Amino acid sequence: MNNNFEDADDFFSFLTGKAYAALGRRLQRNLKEEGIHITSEQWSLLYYLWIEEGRTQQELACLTFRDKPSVSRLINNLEKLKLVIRVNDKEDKRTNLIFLTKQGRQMKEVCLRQAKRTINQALDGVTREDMVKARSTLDVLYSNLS
Amino acid sequence: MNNNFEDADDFFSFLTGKAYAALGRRLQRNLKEEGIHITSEQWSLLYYLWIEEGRTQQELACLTFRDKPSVSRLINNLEKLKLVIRVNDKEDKRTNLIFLTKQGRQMKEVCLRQAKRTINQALDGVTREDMVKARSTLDVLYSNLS
DNA sequence: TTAGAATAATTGTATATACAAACAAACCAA
DNA sequence: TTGGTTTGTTTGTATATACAATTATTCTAA
Repeated sequence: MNNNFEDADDFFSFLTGKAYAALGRRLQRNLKEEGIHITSEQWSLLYYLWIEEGRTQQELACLTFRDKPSVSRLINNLEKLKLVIRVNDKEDKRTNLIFLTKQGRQMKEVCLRQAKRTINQALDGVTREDMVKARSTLDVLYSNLS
Repeated sequence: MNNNFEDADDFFSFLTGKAYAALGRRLQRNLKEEGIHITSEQWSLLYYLWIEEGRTQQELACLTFRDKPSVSRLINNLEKLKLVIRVNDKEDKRTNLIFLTKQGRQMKEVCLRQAKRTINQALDGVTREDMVKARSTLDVLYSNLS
């Protein structure tokens, strides 16, 4: 059931990633203002750990739609920053379970507040209804492609 | 005039960049199927050159919302691929004007067709009206942040 | 006319990412 | 039980990116 509409050209801006780049940079800037020096990519991985710790790298890759090497290296850097630790699973030694450190856990509140602020800045002037529509369209887009 | 809505949490998925990553990967895959081996980032820069050649790196940076070093290096790689050339501006020697090579120009049609296909795949099942709304919401988002 | 400011691009450095290949542990079927 | 397969992670390599600093050219104001 493809729309197959002819003027897809109008939507090429979706492909340029400008909106996403702008969001990521603003998030990083907002975090920096609060003295938090992490990238927006690190934020997005931490986000899922703030919801629930002890996930495998595999799960995190799936949740963030990154490949496994990318997640592995993101976690290397988050470990360097002392925000997470790898704990080798006793049950299955192939697996690492990723936990937040105390410091990583403490950042949660400020980081989520700044994320909320970023969204508010980005969607200033957009009606609640349009936000919900945009979100659901992006959800469909994502599920069509993944 | 900020909405300042409280449940911005619902929109954190905007921040993870998953939708954009999915789009970029699918575009790259669709191009590969046609024997075209460029990245989605290279596509987005070429896109503006297909519309009009002879732009400066500055202009391209602005159009693609990248910083100048990023564009400089993207163009390095596009030059290696023999898809574009830098022409030093006679009027202002600080400036490079970027032109497509014959090969770069020839790719236009196939690349735009695959971009259209990618959009169609991504937005399969989305009504025309919702697409237009999503696009305009993303436009507002971008203009709020840039 | 010339020194300082502004502008266009590049280089240095660090992070993020994909794809492919390698590795180690666990599973499973003959 | 053991050899082949699957699964979770890491390593190799190349591209993309941001931010800061640098270089080269042009502009501008005294």
